[in-house]
Amino acid sequence: MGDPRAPRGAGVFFRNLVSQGGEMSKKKEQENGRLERIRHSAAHVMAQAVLEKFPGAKLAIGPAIENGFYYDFDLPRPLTPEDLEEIEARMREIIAEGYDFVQEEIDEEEARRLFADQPYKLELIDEILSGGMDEHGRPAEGKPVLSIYRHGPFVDLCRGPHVSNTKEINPKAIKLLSVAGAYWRGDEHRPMLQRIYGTAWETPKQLRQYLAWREEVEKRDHRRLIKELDLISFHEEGGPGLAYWHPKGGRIRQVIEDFWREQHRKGGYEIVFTPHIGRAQLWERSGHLDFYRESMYAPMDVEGVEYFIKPMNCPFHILMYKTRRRSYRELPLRWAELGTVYRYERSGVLHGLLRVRGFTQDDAHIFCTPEQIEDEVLEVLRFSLEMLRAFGFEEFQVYLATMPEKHVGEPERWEQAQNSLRKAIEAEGLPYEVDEGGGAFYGPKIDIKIKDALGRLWQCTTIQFDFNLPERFDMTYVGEDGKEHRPYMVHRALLGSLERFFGILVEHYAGAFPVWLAPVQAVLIPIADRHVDYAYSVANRLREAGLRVEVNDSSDRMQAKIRDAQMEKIPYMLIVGDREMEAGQVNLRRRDGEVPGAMAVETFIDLALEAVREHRPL
RNA sequence: GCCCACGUAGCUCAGUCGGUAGAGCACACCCUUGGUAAGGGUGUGGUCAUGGGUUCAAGUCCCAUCGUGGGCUCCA
Repeated sequence: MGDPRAPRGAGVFFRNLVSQGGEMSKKKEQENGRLERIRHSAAHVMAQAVLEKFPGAKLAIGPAIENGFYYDFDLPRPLTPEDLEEIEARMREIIAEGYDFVQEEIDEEEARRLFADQPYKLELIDEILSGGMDEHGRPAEGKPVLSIYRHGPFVDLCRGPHVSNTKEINPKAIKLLSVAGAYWRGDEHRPMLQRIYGTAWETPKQLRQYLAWREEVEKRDHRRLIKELDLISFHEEGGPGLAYWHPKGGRIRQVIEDFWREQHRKGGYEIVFTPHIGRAQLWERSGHLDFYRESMYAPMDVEGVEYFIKPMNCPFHILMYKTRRRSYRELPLRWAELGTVYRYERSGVLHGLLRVRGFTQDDAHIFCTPEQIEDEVLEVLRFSLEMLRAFGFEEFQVYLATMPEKHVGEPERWEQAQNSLRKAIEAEGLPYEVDEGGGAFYGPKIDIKIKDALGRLWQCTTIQFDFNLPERFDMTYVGEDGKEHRPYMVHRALLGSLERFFGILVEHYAGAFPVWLAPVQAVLIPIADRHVDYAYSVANRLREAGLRVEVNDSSDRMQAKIRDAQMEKIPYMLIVGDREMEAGQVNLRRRDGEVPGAMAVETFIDLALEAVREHRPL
């Protein structure tokens, strides 16, 4: 099945300033166009500054992007942070010099003369003239036009648009952020260029907000939090991209898995378990050795027979399907598995929990008849949303990907599958985009992205039809007519992978998990040693009520214990001293600083269990 | 995999010009027994990622490897 994990960087969107999560107003849209012009213009100004500093610099491309801009350069030496400061300072001067941006359309000869010492520009000119690509490598429309923009001494091959004068760029609302390597044309066989990223806004306040947002992103970085909160570790000695779940991370995972299993039971799924390795011939038949081998680990030899570690669970589920003749009467079959798979990822792409080499998919396969498709798809979509909402995600963006040119399976089946997907999305009233021809070759799919607390989008859920595997494995069921038919097969993962979803959860909650997920839900804080026994007796009652509890019986002062609990982001702190012991109470302080105060132990238990039941933060 | 940067105590980091390793937190022990975000003292803890090289001398300079980070790329 498809990779349920989002492409790198898909989560990084800064929406709070521009759209506030709502629909974009006309005014905002105009502002957006203006921002884009500012950013694109800032890229040109930066290129001028770089060219002045490195007269031999070769320019590649420099577009506006979300939140800013970049420009790629071929330079004689690597850039340093000091270079960036210098370039940024020079940019401010250029802006102050107040150059007009002037567009010109020029002919080929002039273009070639103008950019004679700019090989990348010449290559772009070739491409534009051949009608293939525009300057961003996208297919161009209409007849090729060579357009340049000048401002002051600087000229660039560019379609625009730009602001009319450099002074429209607010010098206090720009900042250069980083240098990174980037291949020319994104092609690893072509030269590696240096890319400077910058950000640009209309006002200094917007810039400050954006930088503050980036700081917040950094503060919530799951790679830091999983370490600080003692949840998960990675080990050089154990190999990169392989997560180790510590006891506290394990508790959360267990809650997630238990909840997941219970939901699936209620949703009419069966839970299955399959092996971690399978014979080469299985992967040959499934097609993985032909199409997915570069993501699979090298085979191991078992008594002269090749075995592979599974990168996916589907072939195993199909083998189970085929253990006997299936009747239409037993369909749909909904088989779910928390299946741990291993995929080779190039070392450079590994990223905390968001991109790993071994992970557990919350996978399921649905086998059904054509008549059942619509209901099944609708049900899967509902089920997905219910699951995601349970974890505190409220906003979704849905993508429907349809039949690509190269595909397997009859168009009628594709048609039916796509219609069922579309109907389901519409029935749920979700905003969605259609990616025409963007489906996998084996079937159309829906991807759902969730929006986190910082407005970033993450892809977790994927629901994919598969017209390929049922054919390859010759899967059938006996219909009402006594004849054999090909079942529909749907792959789906809701959370995607537990590792990745966990990473997203950590960032979404900034490590302060809602009570039902918190590894420690309450900590007893005895004020003095004479309260420790009482604290333990209360802790036992809480444990019996099903709560995850600890007692901080160290000789620290109460204040220090509270601080420790705050740092651990424990939802409830229960202080017990003379007064509480006397009255058989606990004195509640919540993680958010609220102090509801003294209450009977039973009262606290009720309160906590209610928060657990309702998945409340506190 | 590629470009660049980084790797010093469990964690966060300092370490000057190459001259024989330091802080805070954590941990252990002792004192302290307190009322809503850090009480005090003492102590343990380092093959400076690994392996080579240069040098009288390497945490420091050079090379390689491993890992991490920012990106690129790929993503059935």
